[in-house]
Amino acid sequence: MGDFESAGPAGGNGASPRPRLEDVAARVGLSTASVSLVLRGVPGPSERTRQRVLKAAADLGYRPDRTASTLASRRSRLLGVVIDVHSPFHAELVEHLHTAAEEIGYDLVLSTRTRTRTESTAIETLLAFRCEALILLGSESADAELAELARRAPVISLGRRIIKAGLDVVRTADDVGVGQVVDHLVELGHHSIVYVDGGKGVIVTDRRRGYRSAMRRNTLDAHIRVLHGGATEHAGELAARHFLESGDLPTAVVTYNDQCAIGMLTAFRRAGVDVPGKISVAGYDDDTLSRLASFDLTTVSQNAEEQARQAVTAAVERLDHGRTAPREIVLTPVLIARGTTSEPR
Amino acid sequence: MGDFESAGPAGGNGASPRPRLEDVAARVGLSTASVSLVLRGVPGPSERTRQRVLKAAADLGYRPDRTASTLASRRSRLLGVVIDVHSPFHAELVEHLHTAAEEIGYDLVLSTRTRTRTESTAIETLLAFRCEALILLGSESADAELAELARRAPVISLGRRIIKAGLDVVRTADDVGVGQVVDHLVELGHHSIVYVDGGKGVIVTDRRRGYRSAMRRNTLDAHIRVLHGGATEHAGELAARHFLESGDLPTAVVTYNDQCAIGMLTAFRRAGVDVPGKISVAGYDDDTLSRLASFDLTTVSQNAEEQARQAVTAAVERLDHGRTAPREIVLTPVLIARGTTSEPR
DNA sequence: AGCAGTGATTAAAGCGTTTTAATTCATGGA
DNA sequence: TCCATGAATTAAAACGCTTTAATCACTGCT
Repeated sequence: MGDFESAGPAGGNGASPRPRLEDVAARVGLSTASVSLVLRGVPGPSERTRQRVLKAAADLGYRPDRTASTLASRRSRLLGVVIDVHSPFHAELVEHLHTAAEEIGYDLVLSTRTRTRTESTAIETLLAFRCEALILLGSESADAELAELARRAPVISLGRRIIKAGLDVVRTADDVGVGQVVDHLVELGHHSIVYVDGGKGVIVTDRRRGYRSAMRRNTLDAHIRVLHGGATEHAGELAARHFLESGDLPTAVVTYNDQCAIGMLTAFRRAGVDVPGKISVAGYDDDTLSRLASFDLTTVSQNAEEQARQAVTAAVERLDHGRTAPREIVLTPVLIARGTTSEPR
Repeated sequence: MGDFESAGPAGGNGASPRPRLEDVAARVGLSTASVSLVLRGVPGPSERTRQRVLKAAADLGYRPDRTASTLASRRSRLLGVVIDVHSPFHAELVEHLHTAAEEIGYDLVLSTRTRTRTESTAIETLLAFRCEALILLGSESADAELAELARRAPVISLGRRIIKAGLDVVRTADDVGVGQVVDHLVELGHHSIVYVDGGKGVIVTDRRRGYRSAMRRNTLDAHIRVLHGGATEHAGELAARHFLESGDLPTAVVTYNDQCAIGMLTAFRRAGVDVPGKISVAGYDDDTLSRLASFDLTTVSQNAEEQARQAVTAAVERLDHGRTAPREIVLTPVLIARGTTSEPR
């Protein structure tokens, strides 16, 4: 009493309580069991019953309460997704995850990691909601943590390679993707192709390795050159400035990702260096950004839709078909040649 | 039998079932009631009991099941948020909503509207989860629909003005914001300032009106000129092309939003028109995009953090303090002068 | 007439919490 | 000694569904 917290959820205005299964049942003079059967489309009830129930439910504006049904059925039909809310690529993935999940009767709960909210906080939230499987986009957790998590629930790591952790992985072959970019540049006639690195991490390593082996494959071993970079526009700017100040411009630069590439692009243009006339620049990810007319960046697409679909499929295989052996699905990325690459000067 | 759907959620590997309240209770030889009390921090249990329960819960790795507790308490402590997954501005808002909600013990459920998923689908999902209040970011629903919804649950419209619908509104004064941009340009010495419109909608109207009245306020009535535009880069490009082809360039352009401004910027630059040397361009929203060095766009910030905080506060007032009268919170946006505006040529 | 078989329906027992009302057990004052 | 007082604890009833096992009403067969 005298307690601020006592009002309780007020509903809108004079909201009548939302109808329950029992209300629908009473309206047609049946048991809640029958109504439940009809509403879930389970075979059994007669056609006549079915029609009457459906009508009554519609009349009452009945909406099943997922909370109760989750509790009763021990199935939430919920997939938990952890995203980085700032990533445009994740946004795209979420959209596709949504449609894929919906098609097979699952729903998504999104949980974001931010500066103030770690990945494991996000995960705990999802588990508290009884998500049946977790899809982690570009997870940053330690291998051991993930392995531990995979013991509690099916986990699908999307975009991030990880082995021996008992979880599923859906990703594109990053090394192959970077290789395609290198090949593309070589075909155009480039030899002096520098790679601007992305910092540290699994994905970063894969892409760098892709550059190295592609250069060797093209017998350009002597030209291999990796520059320290990063995953942001700022890192790209710094890298560009480095080139400009050293006066030692290669004919082409391949960057860790689009954001870095865009940073370089901006710096080059501002310095009056023509791209792609004087130097070709390529990124990675096919961000929405890179598609902008103002950048028109050559890049590599990760095929978000297919990855999303595979992730959902992997989850469903475990949940509904009893698969327990981990699976790794590696898709081939595709080169998107746009306007920032051309023949060397 | 012989049924594909029969496996049930498999858990990870040899997952032991997650501990329940009862398991904790059994471990300390108390009732579930006491344990529940302790775990929720409700006063009553003795200090000794409290300690023992806490320890047992920790030992067992107990995590309360939100589903069950929601059902039992009739309180989900969940705020539903509808976003457009593609909007960078919404992403920013979500981050702030998260922290604001967390501070007062609420959680967020995100639901996105996409091409294939309407706003009302998103809303139904949220209600099925028993969200206690809904926060709609840049809602696109009809007034009547929103009014109807507000009868079912507290609704906060963020960014979108709407009156007489019995719901709360948190927004910035769009007309004032655009007015600030116009004033800024006038101060720089511009007279010929054109506005590129955003299509149709409440926000669109407000901004256009802001332009008109600011022009009048600066006794530039004769220069008022509104061009048909849109909310996308493409629309901006078209508008720019229109100016270029007609040869009738104003000295400054104010656009509906950043995306449109960036489209124009790109088109101008490509055509060799110097910005801001030859023409000044300003946007609206302070998108992440606009902050990019390559654009460095003069724009208007909507103060995402403050808006998020206000929205959560509004929800809590209704849920926990029993407020029922609708409230409108209008914040003043702030001009961010960057590099795309300067003195007229 | 009696019975197995079939299809439609339902009673009742959960699911894992919260919450209310009741119970237990000291304590201290009369 | 007795009883009111209060603190600590708990039994049991929700919450709104699903699910299992049982019941019921027919049908057609012997």
